[in-house]
Amino acid sequence: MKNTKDNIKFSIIAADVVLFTVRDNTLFVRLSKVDRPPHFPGIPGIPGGLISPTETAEEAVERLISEKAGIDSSKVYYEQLYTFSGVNRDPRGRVVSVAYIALIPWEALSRNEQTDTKNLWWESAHKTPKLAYDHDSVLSVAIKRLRFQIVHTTISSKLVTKEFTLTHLEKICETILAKQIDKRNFRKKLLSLKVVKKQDRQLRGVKHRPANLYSFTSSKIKDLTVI
Amino acid sequence: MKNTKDNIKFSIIAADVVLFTVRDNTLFVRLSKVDRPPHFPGIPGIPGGLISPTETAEEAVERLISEKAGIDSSKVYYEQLYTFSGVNRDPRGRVVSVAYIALIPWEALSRNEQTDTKNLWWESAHKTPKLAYDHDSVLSVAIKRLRFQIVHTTISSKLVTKEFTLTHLEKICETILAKQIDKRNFRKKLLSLKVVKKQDRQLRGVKHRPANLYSFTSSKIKDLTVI
DNA sequence: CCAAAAGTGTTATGACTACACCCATGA
DNA sequence: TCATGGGTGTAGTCATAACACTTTTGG
Repeated sequence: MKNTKDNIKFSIIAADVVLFTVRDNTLFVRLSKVDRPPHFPGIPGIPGGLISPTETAEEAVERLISEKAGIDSSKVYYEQLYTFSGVNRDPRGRVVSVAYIALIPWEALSRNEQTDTKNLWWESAHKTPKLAYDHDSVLSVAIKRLRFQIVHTTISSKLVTKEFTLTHLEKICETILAKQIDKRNFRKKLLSLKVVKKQDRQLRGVKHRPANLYSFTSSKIKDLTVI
Repeated sequence: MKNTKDNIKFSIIAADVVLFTVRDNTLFVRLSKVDRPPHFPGIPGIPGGLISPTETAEEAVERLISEKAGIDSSKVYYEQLYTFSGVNRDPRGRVVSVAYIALIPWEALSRNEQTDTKNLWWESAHKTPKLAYDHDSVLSVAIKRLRFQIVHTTISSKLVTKEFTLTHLEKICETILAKQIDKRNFRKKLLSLKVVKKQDRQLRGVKHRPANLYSFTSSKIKDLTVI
């Protein structure tokens, strides 16, 4: 890794994971401290790491979600985003990175996973500091793709737990799209498309009318315009 | 490259180019003879090759379109498709491949480029023989993506030359989608979206009413449902 | 009874679909 | 004058967007 571009023989393949969650009407992204002087002294970045020759990119992503993002990967949904191959994206040498978008419901995170530490934390995705490598553009591409997917697929299902209220789901979509959605139209659409179905339970113990719980009818992500 | 998976240290990064064109109501894909015994004796595959450490994936694609597909890359549109990282996709060792979709209008091809040779030819994309590596699935993903893009973007602009008749454009879309499109609705939509505009010239010398020529209003690909 | 969020229906507008005939040209 | 593909309009249906009030609960 000390080689310069001119004498290295191979490119190195890495995977980067843009892991999102939504809480309090804010889209959060998982950051970790990169801290590699001289280029990135104490600079944060998206969790990532090399893909070993014996694992697929997907296997690497699962491993990295756990090893580098500190999150139980079995609860995380992920999909390939884009492969970044800028020659100088890593000043130490040539590293091509296959970036993934990953999603987890805030409610599915353990107490530890929710709690920020010095080296690993949740940052508001629109208030990130300057990130290491080309991670600013990776993040920006990821947010664009997430917005597209929220409108055109049922990917929002990966940001809620098994049962949820429609208001909660709506707030998540509004947060990601940064715009208000009409409550009645939102419900009508999801119900008429039969992507969610009403459950028998309500969310009680709130100091207002209890909301009915819903669940997605399928764990598969469907392509259709949902919003 | 003789190493087995167990003792290689690095993954190798390649780019594969799924280059499409449309002629005679048929979608064609550019194939080349791989011919690497013992695994692929005389087997065809999608043109591709290694990404050098000093070039981006996009630079590699431009080079490979010329070197491996035998087509003048300056006339080709391309965009990233997906990165394939199956551990055994190349039996000789670990090769991760960044696949690209590429498009060129048949009319933009030179005589040589249109003419098939023993090692490089245009094959009907739905009648390909068994391909080398995982290229069958690369091709299948590429066709799916192309169909999506034809419906949702102005990518069809990259399959026609500067001026074209609307019937010609319609046939191209019909070919890719494998379904008939209503002529009047197709025209209305493209004109009302202002993605194409009428030119002053007609296509004369045909033994029927001459068709007006149109051109796309922008060379940028726009996201919107066009069909 | 008050505060807070849940839940629900209608109407107007615009988009999409389906559909058939006349036109301009070359042979 | 015939064959060939070019070119055009309308009406019905469906999806979308805009909009406000009543309900249920806890405190």
